[in-house]
Amino acid sequence: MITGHEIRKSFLDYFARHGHTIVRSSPLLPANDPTLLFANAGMNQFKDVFLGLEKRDYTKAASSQKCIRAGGKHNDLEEVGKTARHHTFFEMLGNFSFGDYFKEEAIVYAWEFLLKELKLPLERLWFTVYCEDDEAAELWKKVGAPQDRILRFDEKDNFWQMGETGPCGPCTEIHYYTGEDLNRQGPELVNGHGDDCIEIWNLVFMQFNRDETRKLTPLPKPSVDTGMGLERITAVMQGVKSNYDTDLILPIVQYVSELCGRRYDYSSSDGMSMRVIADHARATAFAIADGILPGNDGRSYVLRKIMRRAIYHGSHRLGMRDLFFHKVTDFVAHLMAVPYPELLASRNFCEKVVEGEERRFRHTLETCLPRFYDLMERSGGQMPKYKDLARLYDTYGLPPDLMKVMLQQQGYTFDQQCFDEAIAELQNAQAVAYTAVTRTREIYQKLAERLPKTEFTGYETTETLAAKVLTIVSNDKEVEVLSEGQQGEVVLSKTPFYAESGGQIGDSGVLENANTVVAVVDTVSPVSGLIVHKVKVKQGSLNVGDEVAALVDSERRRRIMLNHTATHLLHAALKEVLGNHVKQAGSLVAPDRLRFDFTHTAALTQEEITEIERLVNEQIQRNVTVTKQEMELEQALSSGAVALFGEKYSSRVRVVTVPGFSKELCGGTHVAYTGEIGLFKLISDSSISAGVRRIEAVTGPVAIERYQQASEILDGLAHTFKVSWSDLQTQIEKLQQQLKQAEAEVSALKLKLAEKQLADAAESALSINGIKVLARRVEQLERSAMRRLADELSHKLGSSVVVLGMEDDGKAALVVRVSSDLNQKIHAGKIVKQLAAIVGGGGGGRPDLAEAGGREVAKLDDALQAAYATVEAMLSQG
RNA sequence: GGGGAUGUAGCUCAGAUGGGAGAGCGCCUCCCUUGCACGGAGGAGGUCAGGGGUUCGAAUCCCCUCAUCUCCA
Repeated sequence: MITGHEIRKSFLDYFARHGHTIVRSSPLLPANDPTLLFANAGMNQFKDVFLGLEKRDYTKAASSQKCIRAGGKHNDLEEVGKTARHHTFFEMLGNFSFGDYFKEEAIVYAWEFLLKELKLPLERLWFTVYCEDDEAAELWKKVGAPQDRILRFDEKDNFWQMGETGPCGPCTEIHYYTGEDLNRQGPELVNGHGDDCIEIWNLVFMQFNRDETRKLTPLPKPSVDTGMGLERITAVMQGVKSNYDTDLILPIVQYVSELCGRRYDYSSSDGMSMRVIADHARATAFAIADGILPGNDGRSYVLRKIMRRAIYHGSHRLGMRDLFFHKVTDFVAHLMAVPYPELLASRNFCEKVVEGEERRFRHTLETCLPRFYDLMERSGGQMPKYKDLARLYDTYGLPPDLMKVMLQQQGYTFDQQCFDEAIAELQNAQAVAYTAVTRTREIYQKLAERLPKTEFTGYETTETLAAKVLTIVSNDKEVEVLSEGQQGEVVLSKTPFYAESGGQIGDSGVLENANTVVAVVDTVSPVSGLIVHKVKVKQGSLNVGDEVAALVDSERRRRIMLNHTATHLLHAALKEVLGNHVKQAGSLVAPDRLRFDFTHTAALTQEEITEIERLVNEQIQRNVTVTKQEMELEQALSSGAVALFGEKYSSRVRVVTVPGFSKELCGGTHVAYTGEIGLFKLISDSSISAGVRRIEAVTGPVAIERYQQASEILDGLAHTFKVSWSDLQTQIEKLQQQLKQAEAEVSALKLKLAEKQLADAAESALSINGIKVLARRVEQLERSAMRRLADELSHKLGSSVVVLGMEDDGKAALVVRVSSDLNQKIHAGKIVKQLAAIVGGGGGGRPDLAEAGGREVAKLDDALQAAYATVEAMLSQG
């Protein structure tokens, strides 16, 4: 039996033999395409090539692409496990022609591969074409397909488009009859319901461009994009009904079955759970290996949902009490290690992340279950309101699946629709977030077709004397001239200005000639190959065709270069100190600082920070030559150069090396010797989201300035405290300790003093109806001390009312204490309210103790005097 | 990016309506016991996440920031 791995290899070998360049799968994180959460088709990485925005040095290619479909337009998450062919993760085999061959070869290749290489029986194959595509129908017939096996379908099934506008065209599909009885197949099964006849390969002929008026115009260079799901074709080749029964997935299912100690039975609900776990473990292992971490936004959130679904099935459906999911993802890493070595490289990190996520999820469940029981209790034997259940899900993350099961156990029926409505209502209340999608501006798409690639001279120099103005853009339109004071965008024939890319920010500087001075405020590259200067004319005017000198602000650029090379050193140092799981997750290289985001699960310790700084500064002091080499992508990768996820590389890449320490693919500008950086200093470490941390650092003059400042501050402190630097910390700690102690002593003494002043309390208290009433003024106490004093007096006097008054911070403060035996008759809060009115304030409290304050200090004695009458009045009322 | 929730002692958390910062576990000292566990007595430990505001008075009410959890795009 041919294995899944062999089928993948056979596909790629076949197309390599026919002149295709084998392109490795792009990471699951789509490069430069914010409209896409995950790579979900083989053509993703070639999108710009199809659109003519990017040129490659080959015109035909083939790949096996890692894909995830979950979230967004293609959402298969809910279906996984229930059906034979839904996956969150799968591999897509595809061959591509970029204006090279078209329909005829595409069809011949497909025919040959399926019949000659894989030796599929013709009597099970069906061919569909777009109803108006006579050409394709004719070609199938020509290669040998029987006339009655070529079927025509309309736009719904056999016409493909990328979006509302843009490239599109007819497609042709090959379907396979999987039934037992050859005589029972028929055209009605193709594109019909059921699994008897399945689509195995889709060939798209990109032939037209659709404009806003929906008009189709033929493309100058028609292209081909095909896709064949590896799991499907493997199921066909291995003669099994379900993709989950192929050797690509079944071993994982069996492993899960072993872990939980239950038998795998395809049609049982346990079986379904095992399939869910197997599929999700594949998606998880691959996603994490590509640097995607579970989190709470975007693709990170989708990954978290996938992981939690799997964990839920394992813990609640299959009864696994221990953390298990990391074992399954680790199993996947080994199963797929040969074609995808990145899985093994990151397996330790992956294990940590998965285990952490499972622990967190189980913890979340533990804390939200009591809330569920609480809700059940409060609804008193009734079915809880859906609104409350929805809140439990929305706020605390209790999975609806679990809710349903628990409600059913108590004999209630859970109505999914009511629940969904309640959720929708909660969410309708939320404002719809506006998500800006950055699209390539149309003007530059057009310019890219017409203009040559801008020659970049900035690696060698910051001054290019004779550059020609190729075009000027103002407000998205091409103009001939930009006059004094106007702003616009300029494309030159060659330029030393670096366009923002890879985190390094764009250069600024001036363009000038005898009559004209133009300030360049920023430099960008809206499409690959084109460098655009954002400018403002300071003097004279700038015309298309002018020759100018392009001068980069070289001091600013120098500082950027220091920071960029330092970023590479930092990246390497992080890997060395923290481990190989460290992956760049974002970077900013500016003249005044550098910022670096990376995957790591914990805050840095002081020792780690010190060690990282030491390593980087050591490389700076070695003053080694930083080399920059152009080479083939494959060669660069196999030499161990670090590539970044989410970056798109062409086949020729630039490798920046600090010998013996760092090697990275990078298009940025770097210093010639590490010594130029001078000094490196980390200035902050913070968390960005779970699993991602952000470091900021400074170099060169900025770092020196920072040390100077620190030194000045320390000198100042050392002078003030009259100790050396090294003793500062202990000295300050000692003083803090002394201060705390002194404060405690002062307040104790104040209290003692006040007690002394009130030593005559017992004698001076008035007796009203047998109750002792004391109203006195005290000085300079804390409010809490005054309370304690009132407490003590109350105990001393027995059955009594104690009122104390004090001036505090320019305001009047009162406290009333009623001994507890009088609580029924006299309410301290009521007394204090009346007294507070006299000093122009308010107050309140409990029956036994109350406090109040007021602004009019002058009336404080009046208020104290009034206390006696107030108590008397209250007693006579009660 | 938006909605919801949480943040109080080393840990787990209580603290209706604004008015004395608490419990259990853990820690330290002592007593009891041959020793340990238990038991008894005493003690240390807090900028109530941070900042601003309202108030005579804020852990508590309002605003902002941060961190964690959660749902959504």
